Amino acid sequence: MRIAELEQRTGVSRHTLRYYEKEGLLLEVGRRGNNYRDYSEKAVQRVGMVRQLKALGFSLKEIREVLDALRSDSIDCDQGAALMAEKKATVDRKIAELKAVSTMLGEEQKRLLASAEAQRRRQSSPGYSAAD
Amino acid sequence: MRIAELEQRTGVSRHTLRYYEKEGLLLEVGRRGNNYRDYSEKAVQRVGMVRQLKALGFSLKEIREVLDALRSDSIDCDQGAALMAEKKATVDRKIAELKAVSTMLGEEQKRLLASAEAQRRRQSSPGYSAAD
DNA sequence: CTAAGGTGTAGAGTATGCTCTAAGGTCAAC
DNA sequence: GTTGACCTTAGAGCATACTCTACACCTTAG
Repeated sequence: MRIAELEQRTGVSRHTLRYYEKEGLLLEVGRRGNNYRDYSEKAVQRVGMVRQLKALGFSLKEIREVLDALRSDSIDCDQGAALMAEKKATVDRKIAELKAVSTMLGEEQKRLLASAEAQRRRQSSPGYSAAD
Repeated sequence: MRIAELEQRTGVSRHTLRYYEKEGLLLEVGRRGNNYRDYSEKAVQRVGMVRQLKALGFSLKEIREVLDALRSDSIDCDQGAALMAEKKATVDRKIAELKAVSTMLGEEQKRLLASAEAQRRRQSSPGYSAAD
């Protein structure tokens, strides 16, 4: 497929797609006779993966490292496995931290809801500070 | 405490601390008579929270929104609670996505380890391709 | 053949988040 | 009172990750 289709299917602008390619995030981008880029179906997955990892707080450089290791099939398997383990540890750490944040946000939400409720009770039953 | 101590205790440079304050991430920064900033103990926590959320992929703007709602105690409780719920949903989504990434990385690691093992077996038992 | 629209490269511009420098005020010690 | 370590603001500079523009080539419809 050409760049317009990949843009449309991934929601990532052609400028950004070319940028990702230049930065080594999209390898194996073919070219037609007219020098137009020719993307495979796999490119759609790959772009999606880049965007997802990015949203999770990884830099493009880190994403490239992971994707490179994922591709390096039969070369440097030990090294690739070590990188995977390292990235997995990073991800697992993030998960733990996010869980803590999630819990905190949930508790804060409950507290704020209770406060809002208390405010409404004060307003609807004017027994105190009636002159206010 | 003065800025040097906060810098030392948080590991965040004084430049960045002033930047965070300018961006509204650090409120209630006191001043002494000589115009020096005077930070409370809470500032240490707050800076830590900013850094943690940042590492988890939140922009400073998003972090400010959360921290603002956390402070807004008795005003806009409903609104604050809604924001908390919204951010919690974002966080929970990130957790789910990270879990998927973690699983994928774990599987990839296993696969690479197996490949490395297979390579070693091929090398140590020279039965095939002995002339190579 | 030509006009419209898609594609290419190169490079400028922008937003975010720092990071650093310059020029100057404050303070404690000597 | 001056040295040196600390602090101040204003603003320049930088890395990352886009985002857009200029200009030229390719392709297809009329």
